Amino acid sequence: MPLHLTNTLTRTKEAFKPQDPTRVTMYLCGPTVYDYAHIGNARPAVVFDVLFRLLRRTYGDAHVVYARNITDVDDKIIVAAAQRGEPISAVTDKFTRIYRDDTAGLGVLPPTIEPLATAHIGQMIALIERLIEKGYAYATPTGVNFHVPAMATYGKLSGRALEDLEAGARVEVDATKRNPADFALWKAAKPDEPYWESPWGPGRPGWHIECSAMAGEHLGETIDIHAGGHDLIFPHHENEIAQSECATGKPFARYWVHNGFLNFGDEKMSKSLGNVALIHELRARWPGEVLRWALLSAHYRAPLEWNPALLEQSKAALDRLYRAVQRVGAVAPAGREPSPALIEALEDDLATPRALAELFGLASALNKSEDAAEQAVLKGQLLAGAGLMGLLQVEPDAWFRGAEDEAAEIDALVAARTAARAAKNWAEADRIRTELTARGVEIMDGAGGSTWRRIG
RNA sequence: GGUCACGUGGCGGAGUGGUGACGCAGCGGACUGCAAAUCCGUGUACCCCGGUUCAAUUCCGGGCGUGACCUCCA
Repeated sequence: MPLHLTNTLTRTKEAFKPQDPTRVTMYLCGPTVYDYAHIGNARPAVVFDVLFRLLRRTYGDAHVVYARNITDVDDKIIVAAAQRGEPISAVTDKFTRIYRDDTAGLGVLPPTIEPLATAHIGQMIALIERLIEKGYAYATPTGVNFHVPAMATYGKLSGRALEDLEAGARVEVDATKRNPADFALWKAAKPDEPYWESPWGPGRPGWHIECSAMAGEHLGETIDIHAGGHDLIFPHHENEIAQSECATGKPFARYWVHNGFLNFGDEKMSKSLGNVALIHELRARWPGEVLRWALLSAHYRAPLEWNPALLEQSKAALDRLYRAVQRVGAVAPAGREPSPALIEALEDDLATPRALAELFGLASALNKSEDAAEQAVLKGQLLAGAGLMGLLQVEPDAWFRGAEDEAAEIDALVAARTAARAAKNWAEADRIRTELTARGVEIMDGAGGSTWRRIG
């Protein structure tokens, strides 16, 4: 079965066919770099990284162009810079660096292109000029607005009718708008605000225009896949469609895919409650793969319950897989192809939970197998399948041993215990085991000697 | 008020018009000096009420609950 994706545009699962298999294009709305990213921000980066990997496997690494932008001009950035008393670039540089580090720590491949909004102001201005020429936008004293009623099909992505928008429009009286649903393409600069020169005076771009400009610049007028969080469906993605399609007269994106949110139980995650789960804080406590596993443990469109037990369980799940691989450490994996069942699961709208279940199936079979040839095949499928999902990326020994200097000390204790056991000094052997347990180390006695792993 | 999701066992989470995925936790057994790991076995789960059907957790209708969006929040 070829790759199928649930397309928000049609609300159905569709077979994916790129316009050009030698240049498959994908765009993800990236972060606004004004603060540390939280784990909710990581979900789209991770799930669409799996999609990126899957596309590369199908069409070849060189034939997939994946753009994930950095929004480095925005009202929130301006506020954050003012609060810190730092230049805007200091804030955006810092948090861009942190974002890249955080996502890399979660096993996310760098996108093909990572365009900066501030590097595409010229393209945005050109796009706005085209929209004005064609009668879809108008200049005002405070900038330039897109005139929503000028586009007959506005609302097709989110399923909203213009009348509903007008009726439900939140207060925010804006006399410069001809229609309450109109949105800003360009904002005139107020005193002390950063600005770029434009035909409409100094100002900065509106939120939506950057994605239209950058996607158009790097991926073409019609892109294959556009991804993002489902909160962006309206207004952001709806407005991207409006800007791009009215300017070019062509479809903007052929497949729209949106990820669901993380739930945090009763407590809502909010800065005021101080329970924001920041990626860089979680990474200090957990291996990146544990966080990645947790994010992939639910289907990307479904809500995912994020709680401490989820991380414990994710760690235990990875331990089980690493143990299975470790057991057959001497066996060279045969083949580099994931099992058909895993591919089938991922190609069925990125059914990562089913793919993870397949990894468990392979691990179980591997644990049971006593045939070296069979073990080699299973190990190859397990590593290849996990690799396609960005998992099992380290050596099992490294996974279980942790920091090397402390590991040497533990090795010594394990050796002492082995000696005690050889002498049938069970009291001493158990004492050492208790000590190791207290340090978060678990001992596993086997025919070939004792191995250990961290359980903390 | 409008639009859209979702509600599965102690937990996370698949899936299906009729044999209870998968993992964690629990229980019993094998193995072990004892354990751990591993293996084997083990669970009257599908929000409520109607309807369709020989049969519904799965389809339809209603209700309840949770969440997202309704101008800049993944």
